[in-house]
Amino acid sequence: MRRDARLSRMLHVLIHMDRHDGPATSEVIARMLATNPVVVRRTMAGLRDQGFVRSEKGHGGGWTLARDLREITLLDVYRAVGRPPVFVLGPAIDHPGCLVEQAVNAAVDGALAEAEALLLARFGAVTLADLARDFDRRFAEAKGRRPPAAG
Amino acid sequence: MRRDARLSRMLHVLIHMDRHDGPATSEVIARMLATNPVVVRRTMAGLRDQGFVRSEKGHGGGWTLARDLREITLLDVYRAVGRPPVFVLGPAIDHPGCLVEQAVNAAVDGALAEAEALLLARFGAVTLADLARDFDRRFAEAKGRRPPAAG
DNA sequence: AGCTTTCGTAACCAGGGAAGTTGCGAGGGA
DNA sequence: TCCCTCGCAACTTCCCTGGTTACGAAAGCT
Repeated sequence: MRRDARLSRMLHVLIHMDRHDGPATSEVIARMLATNPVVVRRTMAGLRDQGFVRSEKGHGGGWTLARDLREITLLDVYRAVGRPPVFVLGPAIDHPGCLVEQAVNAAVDGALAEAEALLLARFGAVTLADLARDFDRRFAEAKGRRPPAAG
Repeated sequence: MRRDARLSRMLHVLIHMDRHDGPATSEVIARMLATNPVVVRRTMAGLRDQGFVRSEKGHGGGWTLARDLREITLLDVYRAVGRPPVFVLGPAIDHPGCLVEQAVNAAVDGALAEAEALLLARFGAVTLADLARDFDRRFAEAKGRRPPAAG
């Protein structure tokens, strides 16, 4: 299995929801993500708590977008899914008092912090509307070459 | 369990080796890393294959530095330990044909690639000699305030 | 030669996290 | 009342790093 795909999956779902009228049930979303409804509810709970989506029970219920895609950045979604750890790489904490270890960790941590800052800045600069536009471009291109592709 | 600490651990070891006369056995290195000799041999195998250290068997054997610390960057060590994955975050591969998924993955992958490029550039710009210098500074500082600290 | 040291490596176990699965409860519409 | 749908806890599965055990090979010492 790949690593943490919650951010990507939620981005995927939110864009689909924007292009879909009426609520989407966890069952329908699960099929989009090739998984099952419980994983969907678990992962989307954070988005609901942060006010990006709403959920309704009972007949005709399901998930609906609560905000315009232009108002949601990748960073917002990253935070809403719980700010999961970004890196596999990490410092060693074998002998916290060892000054060599401290010097090494300072260098590694510094580089990781810079990379994380850049990553989150990029995430903050892109809205879901931007992704949706990119999707439209890809769709138009695919249509120009072949019969309609699945969305 | 903590994250992948192989890079940090190897940096730690290499600097200690530079400050240590004669070969260091896996047993001694294992104590530096609060682990055991098998993990040390496993992790250092890549460094040996890349020519950064040498290993000798038998009495008086062990590990020795094969290059000056000024000739080894953090990037070299990162590569020598097998270029382990940098990120926990990753794209979703649920429906590879879905153009929404493709647009999402392009954005996420792009940001990750930029962050990784920055990280590796930083790693490439720092030599182990730089870290050793930072250690010396920390050591001098600690000595100025307190009785000698463990190295 | 025989013993000891030390590395080399395979094989297995442990722990942690994301994802998948099962089961049951709560709430809302038909 | 019945069914649909979310909410959530608990358990399982899978992968990865790290730890452990076991055995073999090479090199020095006596």
